[in-house]
Amino acid sequence: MPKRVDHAERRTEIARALVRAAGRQGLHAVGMRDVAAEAGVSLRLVQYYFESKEKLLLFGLRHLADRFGERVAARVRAAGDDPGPRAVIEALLMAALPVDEESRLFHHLYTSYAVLSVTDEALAAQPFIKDPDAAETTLAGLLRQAADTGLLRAGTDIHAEAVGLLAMSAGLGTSVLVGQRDADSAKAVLRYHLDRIFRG
Amino acid sequence: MPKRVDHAERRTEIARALVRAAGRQGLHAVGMRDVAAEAGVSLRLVQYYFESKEKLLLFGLRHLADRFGERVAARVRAAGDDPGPRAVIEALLMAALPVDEESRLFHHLYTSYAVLSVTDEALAAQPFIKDPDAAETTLAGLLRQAADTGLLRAGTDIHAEAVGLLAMSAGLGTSVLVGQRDADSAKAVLRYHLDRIFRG
DNA sequence: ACGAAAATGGTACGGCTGTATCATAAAAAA
DNA sequence: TTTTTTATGATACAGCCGTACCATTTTCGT
Repeated sequence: MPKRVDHAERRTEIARALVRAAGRQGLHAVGMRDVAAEAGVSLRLVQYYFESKEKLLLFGLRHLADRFGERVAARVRAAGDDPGPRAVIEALLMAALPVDEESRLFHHLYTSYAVLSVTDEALAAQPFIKDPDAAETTLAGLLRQAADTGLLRAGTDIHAEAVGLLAMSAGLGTSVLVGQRDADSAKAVLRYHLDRIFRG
Repeated sequence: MPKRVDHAERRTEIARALVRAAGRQGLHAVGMRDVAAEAGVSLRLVQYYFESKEKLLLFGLRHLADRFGERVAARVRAAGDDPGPRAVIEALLMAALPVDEESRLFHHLYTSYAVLSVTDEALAAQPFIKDPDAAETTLAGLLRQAADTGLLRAGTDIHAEAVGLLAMSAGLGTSVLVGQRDADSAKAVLRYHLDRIFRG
């Protein structure tokens, strides 16, 4: 039949253009025409691959979440061959901080989506925003593993620590993003709290 | 000369309409006409009191920050006649959580402004977003006071704890806002971490 | 009273938005 | 080669946006 173009790949390409444009102008200010121009295609093509803007936004969010997942996994892998729980946890939490351009972009857009989800029920229904965070389960699992190996201080509430650390990491990330704090200071705070949990 | 209307009060009134409309539709979706309708005045009047939309947004942010400051102060006052540092700190941190409609609104819009400030330098220059948080100084002061009275565990890094607690409170607030977590669970996590810092 | 300044209303303009329509180029299947 | 489906392009439309302009009412200083 037609020119045989890989739809999935093309959609991803357009989603990447959306992310780039949104990083420059802010998600609220990016229109279909901006995405088309950024991707170097015609407006009609963007409409063809995503019937509506809402579909494009939803796909963009999924794309972003996927890329973030890969990023975290890569960081964890890079933490060493057989890293202890502490190193894995540190890699996990640090990966969420906006230290370089890519993570800044991610944090910026993910927060944009979160804000939109407050008033947009289609976005709010997306699992990345709605579900009890998968990161929480992962982190709690790592902490339990550390506790079972006797690495943690006695009396540590694993669930409360997991939730608290994730919230802290997210909050620190936001303050770094808006320029209230620099990345190194945020890292130092996170490390202090890990030192506090793991017995010296 | 003219009808002698209190400008400051009228501007505040319009800013409150902005906040209400933004809470309903999202800050990104609210226009001058929405603000005018919400305030029950003509579009021209909104333009008259704020020459441009940007000025309106800036004033709205200041208004929001002021209201939040008052809210926190009220909560702290309500904490008791001569409350200990622990009670004051708890009131401080809890006040930031989106537990009722007013605090949800505040958290929602403040986050919206934070996102906008990433790509809007006029917003980024606003002290509420740019400055080293005043809350951090306050909280650190309270913690120091507690430490001097021997209420804290030994080896507590006051600065790291202050920064961490604030970031955690903000992060928890966001996850409550987007429906990832309920307010009670967020409160419980915060209390756990206060218990951890204050010696039992 | 009168004029001037302040406050308010009505409305129009240019530009941008997302979407729909019409047309056509490309390529695989027959 | 013809047909048929997919992919792409150009353009138009209705609606909303922030802003500007023109007019008018209101009220205070003189």
